[in-house]
Amino acid sequence: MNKQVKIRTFSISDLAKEFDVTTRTIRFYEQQGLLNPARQGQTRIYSPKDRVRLMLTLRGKRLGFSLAESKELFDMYDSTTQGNEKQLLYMLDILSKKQADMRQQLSDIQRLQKELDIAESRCQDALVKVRQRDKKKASSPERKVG
Amino acid sequence: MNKQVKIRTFSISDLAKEFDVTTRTIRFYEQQGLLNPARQGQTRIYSPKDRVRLMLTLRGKRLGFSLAESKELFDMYDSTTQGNEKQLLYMLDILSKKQADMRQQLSDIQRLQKELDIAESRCQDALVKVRQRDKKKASSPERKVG
DNA sequence: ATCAAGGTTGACGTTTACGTAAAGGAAAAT
DNA sequence: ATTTTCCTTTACGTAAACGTCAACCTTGAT
Repeated sequence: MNKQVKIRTFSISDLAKEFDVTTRTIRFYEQQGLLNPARQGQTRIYSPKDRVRLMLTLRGKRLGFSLAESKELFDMYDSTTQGNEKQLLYMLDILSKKQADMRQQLSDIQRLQKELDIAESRCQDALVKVRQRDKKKASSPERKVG
Repeated sequence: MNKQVKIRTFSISDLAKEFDVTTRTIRFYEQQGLLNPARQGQTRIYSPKDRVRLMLTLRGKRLGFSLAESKELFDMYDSTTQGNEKQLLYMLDILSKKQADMRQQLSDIQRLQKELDIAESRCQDALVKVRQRDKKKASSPERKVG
């Protein structure tokens, strides 16, 4: 009994549109070993798994991961099932480093958010003042020579 | 009455060491308009303000800001005090966009942290299994011919 | 006096992550 | 049939962010 689950597939431009990247980008990621779409003749057919990888790659980018780093994580994750002790220890090491990175970024972001808030209210204040000044000007305008 | 507060200064290599960047990097940032050290003859003298800017620039980098973006924020912040309405509105716009970015990154990070945790436990499990297997092997080793 | 340590300005090299253009196949619409 | 519309590969171009010399001051230590 073969479970014949039909799996959705995506064209390259499907994914390009969904994630707002160019097809060039997607092909480049493949060239760098981040994606492995099937082929139908020449054209690439992307599975949900490919789609997830693309998603993760892009999120990684937003968090400052290089493509090489993302690839490394993917590869290691894939090999986790059959990994030997050394591999696993290495992976754990990487993971803890990444977690440290993320903690750092978290605190960076929180600080920056506060600062942006402060900058925003300061800016709002300045705006109000500018407008009050302009109002005054309007109610007592300069006399024109006439 | 001149308040003569003596302000600490830093050499380029002081800062390079403190923030673990090369002097080349620091000079480059100056060239890009992010820093404005005083000069003593030829050599650069960095004030605490310069130091803070460097710090902010580096934090910005960790958060995926380009140098140009950081510079833009610095410049605008500096000009906030005397900014006109247009400038201020523009700045507010930028700020709200940055805040949106940061919210996105925050959620990215939180997800990734969860995933890293999961990957870590999975990895730990795999490690335990590998070690148990190796233990078994050791207690009933293969017979050697001989 | 000279020598090592740190500073300076070019100027060219390098990596990453794509952009862009050329040249063409295959299929769907007109 | 031919014109779009997608897709393909190949290949050169590019912007950002430095790295890496080279060639040269200056200044305190020996």
